Amino acid sequence: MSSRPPEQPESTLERIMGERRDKAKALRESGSDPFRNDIGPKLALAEVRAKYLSTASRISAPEAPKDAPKDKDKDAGITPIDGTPLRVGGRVMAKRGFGKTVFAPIRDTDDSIQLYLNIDHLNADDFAKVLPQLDAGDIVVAEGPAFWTKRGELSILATRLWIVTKSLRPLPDKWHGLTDVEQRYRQRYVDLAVDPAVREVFKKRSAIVRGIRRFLDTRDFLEVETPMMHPIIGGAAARPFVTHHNALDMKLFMRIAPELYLKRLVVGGFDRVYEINRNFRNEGLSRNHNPEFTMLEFYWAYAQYTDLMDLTEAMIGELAREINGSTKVTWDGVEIELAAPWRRLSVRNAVKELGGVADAHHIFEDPEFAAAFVLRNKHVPAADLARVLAQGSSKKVEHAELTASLKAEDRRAGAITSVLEHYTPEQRRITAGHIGYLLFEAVAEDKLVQPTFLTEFPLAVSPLARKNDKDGAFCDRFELFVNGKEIANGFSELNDPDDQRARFQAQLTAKDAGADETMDYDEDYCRALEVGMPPAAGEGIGIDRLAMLLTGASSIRDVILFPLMRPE
RNA sequence: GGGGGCAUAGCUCAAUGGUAGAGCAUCGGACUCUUAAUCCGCUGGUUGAAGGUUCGAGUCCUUCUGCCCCCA
Repeated sequence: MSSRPPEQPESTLERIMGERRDKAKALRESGSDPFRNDIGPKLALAEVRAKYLSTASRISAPEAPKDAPKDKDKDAGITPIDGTPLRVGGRVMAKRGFGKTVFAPIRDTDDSIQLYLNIDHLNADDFAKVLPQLDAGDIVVAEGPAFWTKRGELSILATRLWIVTKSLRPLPDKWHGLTDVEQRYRQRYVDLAVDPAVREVFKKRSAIVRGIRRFLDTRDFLEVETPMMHPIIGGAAARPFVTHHNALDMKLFMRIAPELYLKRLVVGGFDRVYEINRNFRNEGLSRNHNPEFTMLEFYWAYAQYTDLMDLTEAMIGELAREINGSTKVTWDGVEIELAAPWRRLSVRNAVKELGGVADAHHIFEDPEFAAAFVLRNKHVPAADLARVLAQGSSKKVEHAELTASLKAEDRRAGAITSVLEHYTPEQRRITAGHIGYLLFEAVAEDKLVQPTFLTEFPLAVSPLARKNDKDGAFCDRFELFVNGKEIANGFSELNDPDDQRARFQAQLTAKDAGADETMDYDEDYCRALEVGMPPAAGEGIGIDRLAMLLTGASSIRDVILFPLMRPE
């Protein structure tokens, strides 16, 4: 105001904030701190509602006859339900004035109730000095008995009113709220303050996590916390965030998965462990990806991956019933039925049935045929295929050269054949599986709409899973898909240290061949396996994706309170 | 990385290349059972940023920033 240069006219926002500061000042001058901390509600609004719910019959009480003489000086005669003065508090969501009466609905975490602020009932000082300074957005505490209005609204007949926090910034339009998604994410506090539906989503998310803990605790799983700063990259195929510890002058990676630490605990004798915590992956953002996300991982000694599928069905079904009261949920406009049992479908059969590839089984056996097939149908880019083919060869393959050959239709067949010459028979099948999996991602993944356990994963894409006893080119692993999105990933654990060493070695080879999402060789983890890990199965469930599923959110940002944003 | 879209008052939205407007909120007034209260009146703008074309740009062009969608 006086401090602002006169040539710079104040904006609406500046004026409103100025007015609110003036009101705060007026409160101070009348002896009441606009940011006081010496009084609070004694009852939550939901408790007030619960207390008087049974008296709701007053709603149907007959109104006074229309021609009845109206007392000009007094109100129509409000009768409190009982004489008990209640002290409540919350944010003022609106202020509706009628001269000598003001209605002010307030909201706390779980409920809202309106204050009836009337000259005949409210303390004279509060009416004269506090009420005029009240704005929508202020946090207030009020005291008085409850009553039902003629329209059936539970209200507090306030005898005292305190503004305990003066809001200086106006709330958005009370009808529309915030519609700009960017502002909703950046100013989540506003979004939460004005939109109960947003609060509900995050209450549900909290209930999901609580439900998972209870489900696992009941089954004797032990909750643990393992490092989130790792000296080497492990536990998943992803690019990490890199950081640095000054005192140790040590490079550290924010964890991409807790897996290898949790399995060390299984080695140590914790037969059932779980962790719910954040993972960090240095990848792009999308409606399904946030660089930091929450993951449940649990490990279960003496169990097999099939046990995990049974457990997952039970857990998610139970969560759905608990949180939504139903196993049906609409996600992105698609009705999903979460009641068990869920379909179990091998990767091969998914390619065949959902991808419509009649030769699917041949593809998973014969890399020559598979490579030609995915190139001919443009399912996999030549560069990606070249990388896959280079990994399995015992002879060094020039990646760029191979890519070029694969792109040229006339040279393609010869190039594939000459690379595969340097393969062992075992490696041929492993590579066929790898190519088959890329084909799955291209043609079948997004068709897994109803909950489906995808099973029989190729070894090449499962560096930590146990080989199938009958067919070593595949692993005892599954992924849960709903609406085309991966929700969970689990497998019987590889606990043969020699096999594990070979898998780590394959990761290094892949890295040399140009793959950027690989693990490091974890020697200490191999040492742990040499001590001996009981046979076990382990699983990871993406909590954000699960929250999306159970709340019907179409963007991961709708279930993360503060999603990553570029700076404003 | 490529393509498309959006950005105007605190909020929600308008405005053929020709005077930037409405509703809500705010502010002033009326009103003692309202609930998107109602009624009367007044305010409120660096049109995301920087350039350009034009007599004249919110509008057309270029670049940049942020967000959303699709594709890879």
